[in-house]
Amino acid sequence: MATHLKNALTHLNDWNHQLIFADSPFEYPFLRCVEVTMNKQIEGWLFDAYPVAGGMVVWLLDGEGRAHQLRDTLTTSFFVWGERGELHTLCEQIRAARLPVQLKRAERYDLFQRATLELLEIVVSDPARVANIVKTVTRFNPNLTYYNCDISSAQLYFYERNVFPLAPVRVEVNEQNQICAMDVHESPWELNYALPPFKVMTLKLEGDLLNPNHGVRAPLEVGLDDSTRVLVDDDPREMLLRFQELLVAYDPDIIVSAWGDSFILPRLIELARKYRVPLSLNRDATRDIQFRPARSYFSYGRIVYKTASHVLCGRWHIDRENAFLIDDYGLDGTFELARITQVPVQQVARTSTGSGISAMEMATAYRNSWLIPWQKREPEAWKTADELIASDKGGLVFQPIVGLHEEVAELDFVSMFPTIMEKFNVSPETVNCPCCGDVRVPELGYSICRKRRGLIPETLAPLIEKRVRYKQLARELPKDDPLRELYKRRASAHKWLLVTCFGYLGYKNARFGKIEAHEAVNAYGRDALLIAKEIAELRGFRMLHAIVDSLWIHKANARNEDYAEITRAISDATRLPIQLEGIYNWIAFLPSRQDPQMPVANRYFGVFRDGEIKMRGIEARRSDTPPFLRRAQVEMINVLATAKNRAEFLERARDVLLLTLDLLDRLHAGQIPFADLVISQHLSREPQAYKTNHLNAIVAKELLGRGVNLAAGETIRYVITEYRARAPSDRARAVEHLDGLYGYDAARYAELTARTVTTLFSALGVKQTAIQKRLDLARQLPAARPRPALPSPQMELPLFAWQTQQTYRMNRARVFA
DNA sequence: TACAGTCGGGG
DNA sequence: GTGTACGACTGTA
Repeated sequence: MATHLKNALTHLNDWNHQLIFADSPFEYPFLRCVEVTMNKQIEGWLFDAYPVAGGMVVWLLDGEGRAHQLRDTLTTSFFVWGERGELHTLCEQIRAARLPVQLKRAERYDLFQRATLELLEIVVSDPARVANIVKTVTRFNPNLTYYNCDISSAQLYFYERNVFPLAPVRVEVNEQNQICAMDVHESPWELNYALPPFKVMTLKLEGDLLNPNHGVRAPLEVGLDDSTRVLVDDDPREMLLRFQELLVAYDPDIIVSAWGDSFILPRLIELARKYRVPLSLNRDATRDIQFRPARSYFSYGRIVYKTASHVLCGRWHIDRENAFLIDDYGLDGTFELARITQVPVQQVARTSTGSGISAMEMATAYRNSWLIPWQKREPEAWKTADELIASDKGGLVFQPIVGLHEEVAELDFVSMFPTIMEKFNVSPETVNCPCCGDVRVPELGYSICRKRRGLIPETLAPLIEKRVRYKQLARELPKDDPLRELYKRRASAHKWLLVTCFGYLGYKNARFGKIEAHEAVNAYGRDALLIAKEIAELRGFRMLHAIVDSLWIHKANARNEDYAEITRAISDATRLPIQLEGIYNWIAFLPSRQDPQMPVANRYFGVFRDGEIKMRGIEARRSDTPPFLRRAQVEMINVLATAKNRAEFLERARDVLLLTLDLLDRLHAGQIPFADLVISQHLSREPQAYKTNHLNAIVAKELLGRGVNLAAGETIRYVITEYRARAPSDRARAVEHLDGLYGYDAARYAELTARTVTTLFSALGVKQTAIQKRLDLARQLPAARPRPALPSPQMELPLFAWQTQQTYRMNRARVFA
C-alpha cells in the first residue's frame, strides 16, 4: 500500500481518536417473557467467528466491554454437478474413504447455465474439516463441477445465522457456553448504529513511522487510552514480561499497529519463543496466531507487495501499514465494510475492496440459494494487443481545449457505472439472455434480461442507496460535526466497493465476471455521455472537456436555473442521475509537456465559486512528490485561487513568483527538514533486476547492501543528496539511513520547484525556461526585496536537529537488536 | 533518440 | 483472495 509520509508521521494515538462512538445508545427492546431455564442470555456485538474442531468459536463484546467466548455449531454443504455415473463413482470413493460427510441429492439454480441443476450435495458438520474434505473430494475427480466449496467458514457462519460482524445480537447460551439461539435486530443497511466500547492498544516503534524492515531500530511504544509507554530495555526478557503484563492487564479488543504484521509481531513472537516468556497476543489461548507469508502480486498493472500477516483469535490486530486503503477511510470505514460484506474485520482490513464486492455477490447468491461457482486461480491467459483493444474499448473521452477558461460548469453522473448496472439490470447472467429480445444495449445490440433481476443489481441497490444517504447526511451537518467525518469515511468505503464492482465484471478470474457485461456497462456509459453533450450543446453551451462520467461546459452569463434545467434534462434523457459538481471561476486545462500543442485528459486545476480548489494529474496529486513540493504547489494555487477571473489570475502571477523565491531561499538556506523532501516510490522489481542507475535503483541497492531484503512492489523513501555526484551511491539516500554526514541537494530541489511552478502557467503557454530565467534573475538581485540572512555553514540547522535525534535514537535503540 | 521505469484515474 | 491497461511524464544512456 502506498503510504504518504504525512500520514506516516501522524501519531498512531491521534489517528486512533478518529474513532467515533457517537451513535445513538445501544438499547434492546424490553424482554417480555422470562423462561425457567438454566440458559442465560447475553446481549452484545458479534465480534469474531472462526472454526475449531467440531464447530465455531464465536466472540461477543457486551455493553460493559466484557468479551465472551462462546461456541456454536455449523453445518454447511458444497455441491457437485456432472454426469450421473461419475457422481455415483464419486459417492463410492467418498464412502470408501470414510469421510465424515452426509451425501444427498439436491436441486439448485446455476446462474450462468440459467438452469436448475440436479446435484450431489455433500454435507459437512465440522467447519474445521471442510477445507480438507473439499481438497480430498476434488482430488477424486477434478473434472466435475464444484460449487460453494471455497467459502470461508466465518462467512458461511454469518450467512447461515443471518448476521454480520459487529451486529448487535442477543444470544442464549447453555452452561457450556454453547449458543442455543441468536437474535439479531439490526440490518447492515442501518445508517446509525452503535459500536461496542472497544479497548484499543496501539503498537509502534518509537519515533517517526519509518519502515523498520529497512533497517531502523527503536524501542517499542505501547499506547493505551491516552497514555503511552516506551518499553526501553537492555534486557529483552524483561521487556517481554512488561509487555505481557500490559496485555493481560488491559486486555485490548483491538491492537492497532504500525508495521505490526511485518516487524513488531514476528519479533515479539520470536523473542517470546527464545526466552520462553508467555505472550498472550491471542485472547483464545488454545489457538495459534494465523500467519500468512508475504507475497507480491499484480494489481492495476503494477506489482504490489503485501507483507506477512498476523491475524489474532478473539482479538483484532490491524496493521495500518498493511491495511488496504485504511488511510482513506479509517477504522470506521473498515468496520462498515465488515458489516456489509459479512467478512471478518481482520480479513476485510487486509484485502482489497475487490474481494469485498466479491463477498457481497456471494452473499446475494447464497441468500437466493443460487450456486456459487468455484473460483479458479488460474492466471489470465496472455492477450494479444488486438484482443486487448477489442475487449477494452473503455470509457469515452473528449480531449480538453487547452487554456485558462472562465465560468465553467462541471456536471458529473453520480456513481455512473454502478447506477448503470443497477438501473439497466446489467449482470453476468442477464446479458445476452435467450429469453428477452426487446431490450438492447446501445452500439453492441446485446440483449438484457427483463424477467430476472440480476445478481449484481440486487447486490448493488442497497449499497448505492446507503452511500447516497450518507453523502446527503454529511452535507447537511455543520463542518465541525464529528458525525460528518464519520459519514464521509463510511461513504468512502462504499465508493471503493462500487468502483471495483465494475472492474470485477471484466476480470476473467472473478467469480461473477463476464466480459460482455463489462462491455455493456461501458456502452451505456458512452451513450449517456454523448446524450449529455448533445443536450448541453443544444442549449448553447460549449463543451470544453468530457471524460467517462463528467463534462465541463461553458456559456457566458448562464444562470442557476439554466444549470438546474440542463441536469434535469440529461437525467430524464439518460435515466441516470447527474449533478452539478460546481461552477469554476476559472479552470486551467493543461497541455502535454512532450508536445505543448497537444491537450491531455485529466491534467487540470481550477477554483469553484465557493473557493474550493480541484486539481487532477498535477504534481501535488502524485504520491511520489515530496511534501515540500506538494505544499509549495498547493500554496501557489491558494494564491491563484483569490483570482476571480483570468485578468486577476494574471495579476497573481507576480505573487506566485515571490512566494517561489521565498521557498527557494529557504531551500538554499538548508531550512527544509529532510522529512519534507522525501521521495516515495514503488519498486517494480527486485533491486538486482534494474538495468539503469536511476535513483530508485541506487537506493534499492543501498538498502540491499545493508542487508535489507527488498521485494518487488515495496515502497522506498529517499532524499536526493547530490544529484549529479560521480559516485551513484552519493546521489540519494534512504530516509532510514540519512545521517549527519549528508545534506540535501538544494539545487536539484530548486529545479523541481521551478517545474511545479511552470505547471501552473503552462496553460497560458509559459515555458519552464522563461520561469527559470525570471527566478534566476530575481535571486541575483538581493537588494530588490528583503531576504533572510543565510546561516553559515549552509546545512547547520537541519543537521543539528537531525543529529540530536539520531543520537537520542542510537542511545535508546536496543530492544530489537 | 530509444528505452526504462513510475504514476494517475475513480470520488 | 489477486485487474498482467494505457498514456503521460521523467530520467538514463
